[in-house]
Amino acid sequence: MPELPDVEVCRRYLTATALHQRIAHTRVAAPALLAGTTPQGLGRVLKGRAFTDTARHGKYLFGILDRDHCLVLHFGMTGELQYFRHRTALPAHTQCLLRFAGGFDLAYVAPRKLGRIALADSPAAFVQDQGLGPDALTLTEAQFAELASRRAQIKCLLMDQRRIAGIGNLYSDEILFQARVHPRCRAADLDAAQLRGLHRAIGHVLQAAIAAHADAQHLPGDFLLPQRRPGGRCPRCDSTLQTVQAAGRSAWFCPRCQPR
DNA sequence: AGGACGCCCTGTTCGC
DNA sequence: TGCGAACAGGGCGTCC
Repeated sequence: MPELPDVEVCRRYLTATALHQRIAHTRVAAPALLAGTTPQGLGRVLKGRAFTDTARHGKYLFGILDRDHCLVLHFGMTGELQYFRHRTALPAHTQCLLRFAGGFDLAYVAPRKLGRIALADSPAAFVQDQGLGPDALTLTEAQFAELASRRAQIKCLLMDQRRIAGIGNLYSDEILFQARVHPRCRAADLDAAQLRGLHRAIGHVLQAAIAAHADAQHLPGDFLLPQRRPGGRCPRCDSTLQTVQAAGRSAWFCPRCQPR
């Protein structure tokens, strides 16, 4: 579930808590989550250093150590960071723990172990290496129009991290709802007004979600997400929401506001 | 190229 | 009541 807004909230949390603190120890409970490194390798790079800055690209969070080293965190669909001190028991499903010299702990918590922990030279190097598309919040209208010349279903395109980084299943539904576009429309079939609307919806939806601290309860009243469940109603026309499969995921939409 | 599918993983929910 | 199946979904790999 962590998509761009959730990861941005997480980045701000990391900035507010762990910046400039020397890392004294690292512990990895789930080595399978490490990509391209080992518990020992992670320790070698992190120990004695401190996060000097943070960054985010799409759904990836970076803890920057210095010019040539950064920690890369991905949260899969259930993951978060928890910062605390002197807790008798670690949070359940703590997969990786950083202990700072000051005595505070930072826990990477991921119940479903679908996340990923890696090391990279820099955020830019990682993005390049992974072939990630531009971050959804910096995507220009021209870039989006270029992408949308494809035949792919629009929902699949929005979620394709190699094209646009940061949008997942939930927020793609919201973006399509706000732009009044059916999830299975072919991107290439959309007209200029629809493309413009979609591009604006990407920015509007993601910014609103960040402002709401990625909490569905605090989203604007005309958002679909709080209603995204069986029996949910369209916040605009009160129609019962429907689902359809796209990219192997369930897309929720309003059959009246988002005609095919 | 695009899409369908399976896999990873586990907490929750549903059906028998 | 209790158990197992199905489901949720981000990302990756495979196949058509």
